[in-house]
Amino acid sequence: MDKENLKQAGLKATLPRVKILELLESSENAHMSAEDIYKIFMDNGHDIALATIYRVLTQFEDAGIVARHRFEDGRAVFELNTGPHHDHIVCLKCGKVVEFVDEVIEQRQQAIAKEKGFEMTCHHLYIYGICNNCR
Amino acid sequence: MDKENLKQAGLKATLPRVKILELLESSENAHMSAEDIYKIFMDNGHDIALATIYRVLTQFEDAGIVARHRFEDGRAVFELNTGPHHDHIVCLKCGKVVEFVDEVIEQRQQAIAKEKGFEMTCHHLYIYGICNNCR
DNA sequence: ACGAAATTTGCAGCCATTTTAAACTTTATT
DNA sequence: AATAAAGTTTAAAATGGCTGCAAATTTCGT
Repeated sequence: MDKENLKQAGLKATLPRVKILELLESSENAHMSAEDIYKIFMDNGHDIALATIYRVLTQFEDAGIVARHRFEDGRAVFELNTGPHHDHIVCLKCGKVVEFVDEVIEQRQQAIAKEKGFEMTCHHLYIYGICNNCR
Repeated sequence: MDKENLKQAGLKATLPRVKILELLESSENAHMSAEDIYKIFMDNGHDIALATIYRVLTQFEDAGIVARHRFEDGRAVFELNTGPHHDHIVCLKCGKVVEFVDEVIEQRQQAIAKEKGFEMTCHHLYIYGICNNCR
């Protein structure tokens, strides 16, 4: 149950937090911006302030519940952190996003970071292209 | 000479454009935001409007002279387009940027795109971590 | 050097996001 | 169930990065 998940993350189970979590969970492969979420709530008659959505999403990110991505135009997009890390391949025409993980790449990244004297915290890999629908 | 490079790109050799190009060429760690460039000019007594810097950088990007990167904080950073493609490893403490290319990763990306039905246009890989100076 | 065409400027405006201080919920405690 | 303390939400204003605009200026072919 969502309320429990929130408490476990050290967050009070408030209405906005529960609603946002529910929405993210109900939309499977959802990469949504704060604005997207706001609009959906508006359309459904839920009155939740945009500022709240931003703050809650940041809290969720800190708690590891969601991941924040930044696409080329600078907009931030959020996604539920289900399962382990993965990367993204994005269609430049229609915006379709497909996720993937590649162990070879993962390992090479670790090796490169070490080689350059860095302790790797995280990484983002975006492949951009044209999907077979748009071609 | 810079003026020639600009003309070749279909851009008039105006003072702001020449100055910005010179700065990018002369600076060691050439990953600069528009704001960075603006401040450097201010300190050196060159009066170039911030709006101009943004516009010129975008023109340079369109002309293939510079590459635009977007780091985690949402800031856009520009770099002279010398040589072939490469990826970036960024220190989360001091902002230091190291470039690298890894053939294994390059090839895996191509393979993954194909596998998912995409025709790959480009990609961005950013590794984030803490560099050995900051540790 | 001249004038058309392109460019820069200063400023207002825009968008996504964050901050603020006051009003309101949640939760632990009675 | 009522209470109070702590944590949250809210609306509105502020911020930061960036873009659009009209007027002033600069570039460049002649």
